Amino acid sequence: MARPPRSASVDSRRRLFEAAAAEFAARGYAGANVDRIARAARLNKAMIYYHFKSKAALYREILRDMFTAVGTRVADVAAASCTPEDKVRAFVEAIAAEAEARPHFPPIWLREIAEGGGHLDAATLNYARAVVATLGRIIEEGCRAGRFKPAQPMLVHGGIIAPLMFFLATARVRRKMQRAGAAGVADIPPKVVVAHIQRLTLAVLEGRIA
Amino acid sequence: MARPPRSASVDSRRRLFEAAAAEFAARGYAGANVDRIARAARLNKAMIYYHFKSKAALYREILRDMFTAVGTRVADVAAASCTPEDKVRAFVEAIAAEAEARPHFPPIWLREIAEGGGHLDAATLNYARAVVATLGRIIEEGCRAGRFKPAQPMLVHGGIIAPLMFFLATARVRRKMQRAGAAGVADIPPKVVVAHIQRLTLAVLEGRIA
DNA sequence: ACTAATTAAATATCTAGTTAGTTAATAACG
DNA sequence: CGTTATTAACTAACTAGATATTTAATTAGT
Repeated sequence: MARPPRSASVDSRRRLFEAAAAEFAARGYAGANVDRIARAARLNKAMIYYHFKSKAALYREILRDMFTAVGTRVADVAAASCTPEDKVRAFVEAIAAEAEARPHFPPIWLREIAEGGGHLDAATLNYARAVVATLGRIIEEGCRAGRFKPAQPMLVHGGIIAPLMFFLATARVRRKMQRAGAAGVADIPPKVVVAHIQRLTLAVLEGRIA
Repeated sequence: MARPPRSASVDSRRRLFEAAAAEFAARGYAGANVDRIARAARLNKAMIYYHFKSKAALYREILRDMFTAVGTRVADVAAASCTPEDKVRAFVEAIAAEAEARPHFPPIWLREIAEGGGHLDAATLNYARAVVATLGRIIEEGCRAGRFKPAQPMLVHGGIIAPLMFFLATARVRRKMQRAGAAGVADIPPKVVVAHIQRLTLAVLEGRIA
């Protein structure tokens, strides 16, 4: 009883997960098609219902993966022993790294924000809240150390994550526009965006933008 | 021939447009339901096909309205006779004003970014590009006046519009969270967000964040 | 009288989820 | 070791419900 899963099955599950992530990112939850997901994973549609319970449960699993990844990663950042400035830089870097590791992350994040997080279950929503709370603690630490001025964690967080997701999500389109000859819509690599947002955020926290 | 439309018809059209905007904002293009749009407008579903040609054409019209509104508004800003600093402030204010006048604007904008602008027709896409180009001209003007340091218009624009749309789109959810007792996720009024982004953008352009 | 505005009902297509059955890996047993 | 029983992994075909769009007929303004 309770045999371990065969390696082929683990692989199938992974393929479904990835095909689904790409489909949800490209078309949104409602626009995503389970037949297309199965075809992309080179499996029968029924396998989606075998490995996951439903389209909704599959989607929730993708969301959970995204938000728990960021949540645990930034928790590590806050627990590290370095200056508050370095923690802020690492906070930005951590979110960027997890998002870059998942091409579906930025589009899905943008859609969930548009929808008011209607697909997020309570546990996943808590992970999202925890990210803001973690940033809040880093800010407090900086304030106690006399390096930061007090700031609304949510305001600071929005200033980080929104432009980050925007630039990551539009990277492909902007490259295409660039090739089509659009000058101002230049191809800005993620590294540049991350560095920009790091400097911006520190300027805000150190009270240098008033 | 070519009688003017009856006023009742103009009103029906407007009601359909607004119901559709709300529906598309809440559920995305694929998730939107024409029956629900018609019901919300207190009209028969066939009226959608009478006033607009299809669900897709109706959606395109909503997008066109959004992007042309912002496009013309920021063009006025750039043409005004005031300091580059004031133009930057007015640029941010203009986008915020047009977005606040249309509750559907932020969610639809976020979804279109997620989708890579797949629903935007060529003309509307040009309006979107024109907005970035306009910001580029304001930056240039500031550089010539010795007040701004050179900066990538796209990078600056993303730093404006992304957090703006994020905060406007999440306003309702954040108010709900606030009432539910979430402390750090405070209710931040649009005015505060706009002022924050104005100061942030000027700090970037004046080279005060390096 | 003419036609813009509107409706109810039909159509045609799509799609999430189910079912009933097949294949193949593996564990247990002789 | 080889055979068989068990069940995980997988498929093809079906079902039931939804949904965009059309059609044909009706109402009401000018």
